[in-house]
Order: sequence, then C-alpha cells, then structure tokens
Amino acid sequence: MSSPRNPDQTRRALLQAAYNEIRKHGFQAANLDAILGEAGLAKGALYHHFPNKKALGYAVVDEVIMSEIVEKWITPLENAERPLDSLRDGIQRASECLSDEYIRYGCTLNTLAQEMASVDEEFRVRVNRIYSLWRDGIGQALKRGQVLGHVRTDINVESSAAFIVAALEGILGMAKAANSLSILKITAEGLLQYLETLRAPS
Amino acid sequence: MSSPRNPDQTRRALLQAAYNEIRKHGFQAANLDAILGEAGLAKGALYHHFPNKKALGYAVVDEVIMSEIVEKWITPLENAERPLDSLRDGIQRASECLSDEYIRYGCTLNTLAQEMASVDEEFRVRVNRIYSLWRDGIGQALKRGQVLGHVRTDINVESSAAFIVAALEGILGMAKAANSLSILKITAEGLLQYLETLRAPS
Amino acid sequence: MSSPRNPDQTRRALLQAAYNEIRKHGFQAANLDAILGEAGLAKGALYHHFPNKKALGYAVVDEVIMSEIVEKWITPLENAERPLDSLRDGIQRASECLSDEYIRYGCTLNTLAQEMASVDEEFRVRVNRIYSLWRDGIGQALKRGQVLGHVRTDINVESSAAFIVAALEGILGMAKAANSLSILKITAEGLLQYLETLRAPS
Amino acid sequence: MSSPRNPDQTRRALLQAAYNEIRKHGFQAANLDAILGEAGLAKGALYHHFPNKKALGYAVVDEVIMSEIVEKWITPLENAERPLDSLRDGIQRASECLSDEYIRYGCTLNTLAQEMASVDEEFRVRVNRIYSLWRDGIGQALKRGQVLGHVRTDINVESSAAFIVAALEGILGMAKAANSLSILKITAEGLLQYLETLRAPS
DNA sequence: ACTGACGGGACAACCCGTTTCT
DNA sequence: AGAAACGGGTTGTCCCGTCAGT
Repeated sequence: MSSPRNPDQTRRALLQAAYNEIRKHGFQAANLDAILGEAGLAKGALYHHFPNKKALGYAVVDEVIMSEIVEKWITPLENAERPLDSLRDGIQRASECLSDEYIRYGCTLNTLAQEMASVDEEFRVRVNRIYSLWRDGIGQALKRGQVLGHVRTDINVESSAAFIVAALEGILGMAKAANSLSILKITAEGLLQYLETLRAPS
Repeated sequence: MSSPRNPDQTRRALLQAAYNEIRKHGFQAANLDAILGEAGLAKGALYHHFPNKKALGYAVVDEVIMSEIVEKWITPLENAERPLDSLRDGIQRASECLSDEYIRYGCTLNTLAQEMASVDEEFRVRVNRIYSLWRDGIGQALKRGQVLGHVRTDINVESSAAFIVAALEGILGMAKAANSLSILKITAEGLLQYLETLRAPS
Repeated sequence: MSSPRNPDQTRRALLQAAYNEIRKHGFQAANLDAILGEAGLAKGALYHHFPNKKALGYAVVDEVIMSEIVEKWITPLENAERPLDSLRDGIQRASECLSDEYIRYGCTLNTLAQEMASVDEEFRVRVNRIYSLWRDGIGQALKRGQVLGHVRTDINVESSAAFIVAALEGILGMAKAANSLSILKITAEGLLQYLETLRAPS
Repeated sequence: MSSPRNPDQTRRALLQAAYNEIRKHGFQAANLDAILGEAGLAKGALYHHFPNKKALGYAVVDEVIMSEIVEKWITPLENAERPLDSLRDGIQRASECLSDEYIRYGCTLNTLAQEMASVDEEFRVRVNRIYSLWRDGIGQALKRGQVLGHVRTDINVESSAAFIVAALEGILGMAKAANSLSILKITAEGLLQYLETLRAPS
C-alpha cells in the first residue's frame, strides 16, 4: 500500500483497486479518483498503464476476474478424480463459509455481466470468454467423470455444464438480492440435488 | 401522445420510459433527459410526480417490474393444474420465441438486482420483495402439485422453488452474456431436466 | 391555517408565510413552494394575487415589514413626552426580552436591505422608504424633545436620528452574527450611553 | 492572465473572483460560472481547489474578507498612539472618499453576515470570528488610550468597542440602503460625536 | 515513471411561472 | 378564486481525460 516503485507492482495495484471499486459500485459508477486513492497513486500513473477507463475495466476482467474464476472454480476440477464430488464440495464450501462481504457484493463476474453486457460489446465478449472457459472446464470434468464411470452417460454434457454455471451465478445473485446466507443455503440445496441426478448409478 | 393532461397517464408514461432506459443502461447510467425525451415530457413533469431519480427507480421496481414478473411468471402458475407442466411451458416458450432484444437486455429484475443490491439498500429490499413473491408463487404451486399427486412429496418445496427462480435468472443472465439464443436453449435444457426430477413417479 | 375562504385572508396568509420564509432564508433563497405550503395554498392562489415572486416580496416590504417597524419603533415615539426615555425603554426592552428566534434571524428589514439593495433597485427604494420614515420619526421626536427642553439644542437632529437607526440595525446585526443575547446587551449599552449625551442638561 | 500554472495563483484568482461575485449578489445567488468566467478558469480548477461552493465561500470569508478588515480597520489601530484620532480619521476617510461602488455594495462582511448567519452555522461562526477580532482590536486600542491618558477611564471598553463596530456596520448598511454618500456622511457624523464623548478631559 | 493542476462536458436537482380545469 | 399538472431554464456537482513538469 505504501510506495510501489516497481512499474509492474503499480499496474497490479491499479488493477486490484479497480477491481475493489468495480465490485462495490459497478463499472460505470466506479470512480477513477477513488481507485487511485485506494491504490495510492495519481492520475498520471493510471494513464501511463491504460489509455482510458474502459481499458482498465477490460484488464480487470481479463486478469483479475479471470484468474479469480479459474482458481476458485476451474483449477480444482482439473485434478479432481470425481468431478461431481468436487463440484459439491465447492458449492458446500461456498454456502457455508462465505463472508458477509461476498454475500453483499456477489460474484463480480455476474455483476459486470448484467451491468455491461448490453452496454459495451467488448465487455460482453470478455465476460463471455470467462463464462465459456468455465463451461468448458465443467464440461470436460463431466466427460472425464463419464469415462471413469462416475457420471451418467445419457446426459448432454455441454448442457449440464452450462446449466451448472448458470445456476451457480443465479444462486449467488439471489443471495446478493436477499443479502442472506440462509437464502444462499436453501437455494444451493437445489443445485446439490441436481448434481446428484447426474451421478451414474453404481 | 401530444399533451396527456391526465396525471395518471403522465405518471405511467414516465414509468414506462424509465423502465426502458433502465433496462438498456442500468439505473445509475439511465439518463433523465433521455427518459423525458422518450416520454415526451419536460423536467417539471418528472419533478412533480417523483421527488428524485431514486424514487422514480423505486416506482419502476414496485410497479412496472413487479407486474411484469407477476403476469409472466406468477399468475400463470396460480391457475395451473399441473405446475411442472406450466413451468416447463413457460421456460420452453422463453427459450424459443424470445426476441433478440430480450436476449440482449436480459431480465430487468436481475440486471437491477446485480447493479443496485449492494449500492442502495432500498433498491435491494424492493427487488428482494419481488423475488420473495416469485419463490412463494412457485412454492405454493409445487405444494398444490404435491396434493394433486403430480409432484414428488419427498422434496423441500421452498428449496426447489428458490432454486428454480435462481436458475431461471442465471440462465437468462448467461444468455445475455453470450448474447445468444442457442446458449439460452442449451442452458435451459438443464433446468427442464431438473424439473422432470421433481415429477412424482406415476 | 385551515381554509381561508375570504380572498383578503388568502392574501394576508400569503404575505405572512412569505415574510416568514424571507426572514429565514432571504428573498432570493425563499422558496415559493415552501411559502405556499406554509400558507396551505397552491400556485394558482399566489399568481392570482401577485404577478410574480418579486411583487410578493415588494408587498412583504411595503406591508408586513413596514407596519412591523412602524408599530414597534415609530408609533411609540409619536405619543411619547420624553423621546429619549422612550428610545431608551425600547432598546432596553429589546436587549432584555428578545426571543432566541429574533436574535437568530435579526431585523428582517436589515437582512433584506443587505441582501437586496444592490441586487434590485426597486427593493432598495422600498427598504429605504421605511428607513426614511424611521429616521423622520426619531427626528421629529427629538425636535419635540428640544422644544420641551429634554433634548440638547446644539445637536444636528437629522444626523442624530440617522445615527440612532443605523446603530440599532448595526447592534441587531452584530447580535445576529454572534447569535448571542449577551453580545446584544453589551453592544446596546454603547447606544444607551450615546442617548444620554443627547439629553439637555437640567 | 492566460494560463497561470502556479496553483497558488489560481487559488487566489478563484478567491478574488468569488469575492467580487459574492459582494455583488450575495453568497447564495453567486454564480459559479460567473466566478469562473471572471477568473478565466474552468470547472475543473474550482473542483480541484475546493470541494464545493460552500468551501469556496468559507475560504473567501477566512482569507479575503478577513485580511480586508484587518488591513483596513485593525492594523491601523495597532500602531496608533491616539486610537480615537485614528478611528476618527478612518471614519472620515470612509465618509469622504468612498467610491460609488463601495456605497452600492456596502461592507461585504456585513452583507454576508445578514444573509448567511441564520442560514449556515459555519458561515456565522466564521463571520463572527472576524467581528470578534475587530472588537478586540478596537478594545485594546482603547485600553492603550486609557493608559496614555487620551481615553476616559470610566467607560466600559468592551462595550464601547462592540458599539463602534456595530455602529460602523450600521452606518455602511444604511448608506447602502439609501445608496447615498450624503446619508453616509450625515449618519457617520453621529459616530464621530460619540467618539468625542470617549475622549479624556484634558 | 509518475505527479498534480486543470479543461470541459454531462447530469440531477431545483424552482419560477403558465395553463387548464373546477 | 383556487387547485394542480406541467414547461423549461439554470446551476451546483461530478468526473474523465490531458498536459506540462520532474
């Protein structure tokens, strides 16, 4: 927070501060001065690294949000032997130990998607790229599960994967609207039940 | 269209124009001048009916969006003998004959929820009120279905209802992010399958 | 406050409400809607009695403030046998039993004079007319005092009268700036001493 | 005049222009665009130096008006051997060589006091601070005069000082209301006579 | 590489006055 | 005589981006 001399550190400080502000207020309402204040930097620093506000927003999507989703939801699935169990664990972890702050602000990717998809095509494309990766990650895990015999083979993998991502975002969005962890749990219960229907009969 | 001296007509014109702008740009980015231009009214009219922009937004949620959700999703269920079929029909109708515009802008309730829930507590409460009604509507329909023997009795009705709403919003949000009707169809397929798992074995 | 049917009552209600708002906020910052709210009337009533806001303000000066000054400061002097004693009593009464509200808002004539004299010539003329009457009232009282032998004859009556009015307004203004009754008393003490220097040696 | 990149110069230009506008129209009616036009600056400059209009007004009181009063009325008294003569000279100078503009707009401190004291507590406090300094300056000068034997010792110094300030402001206010230099002279005559009554008998 | 003063446009809020109708 | 919907202009605030300097 004090004095990031390294130019790359500066860039990362900007991205992180921008992410925090966007998370709280959305992209359009995010204030550059507030971002700079949080990063401890001045206008000049920002416009050295990014041509304008939109470019900063794009970088937040491409780098910060992308890696957040990858780390939290995609990577864990890649090495999982039993994808359904891994998904179940992820959802359960989310619905149990989610911080108040996360409930309040929801999934930043979803927030940005709903705000910006119809406002700025480039935003939409970048957000969709992450959703696409996410769907693919789950889809491939499900396929591996089919090969290993844990997942039913009479399902449409792409459809199920897309539905899981959509349901997850819908659940987080509903919890955000209700600002309630208990609503999150109740709603997530449905998704857990759905996952069980994908399990191959042993 | 020129001079609707009827104050109630004016109010409705303002609400409708505000709804259209909010739908396209979100609440914070919605421009009052654009709203007034679309409504064919001047500043004075707006200030006469609403003390400020937020009050206009609240009224849009309470009246326009509320009745939209009630008419499209809640009322059809109230008279339905077979709730699962009614839900299925609604989703299929949505995933088939949805206009490009609807795909592009998504569900306004969801858009507003993601943008405003963490920004303004009053917005969140009003949005959540609609979600709550929606969950209740589906929940009661499922209960009636249980009584009539169409719905399995070993499910948690509240949980299923909440999940259905969340999944629906998630699906519409995903389609908006992808700006693609085919993604909508693929994703909705998962929800239709989930609904079938609720059906009582005959 | 309830329903003044008589048109003259309506006019007076408007003037009184306008006086109250002007007293609190000044003329330019006085809000017509607030005035109407306080009077329990609508726009139409105001524009039936006055062509515009300025005309209302002029009427407040000519009628409400004029009669206030006349009643409080001029009439008492007209019948007084000993003008210096009457002035002294008036000042002492003011510096003792002045309400907090009067200290806070000061003399409305002075407030209006300082705000509007350089902004609107018609306002200045009307305010000055009252000051002129006030000076004349004191001047004539001093002259009668000279004839009766209570007031020194080697003073310039017009100058003394003008100074007394100016000092009074200055004192009330200073008390308003300090929002303090004790400052009012201390400052008024000087004026009382000045008045004694006008007394004819017995 | 074109581009004073020196931030301190810009600040002073803003304050001076604001002072001129406030002097003419009062604080509430002062137009920021007019101030910026007079200062040859754009909105951004103002917002950079002051968070809002009120802060600009406060700075005008604290810096411009404060130093104006100090230089014109307080400093001259500090070095004066005979305070009564110094006060007399100041008043005579004022009542003789006052410009038409000064007569028209009066003492800005008084104008602001009457307009803002009851509207904004912070304004009142700042204005009162100057009045307090002014009273103290005259009070201390009178005390020194007492020690040096030029001023009567049987007077209440604080009371006399407060009265002198109040009377001065009252006189300038009356002249403003009358928009007349001759009224100023006639009224000031009374104050000069009062000052003579403070002189120690030789 | 970074600072910070400043330009300049856009928008919400505010409010006076008009007009129609009762 | 008065109520009330509405027109329309003004203004303070906000904020993105630029540029000269270091």
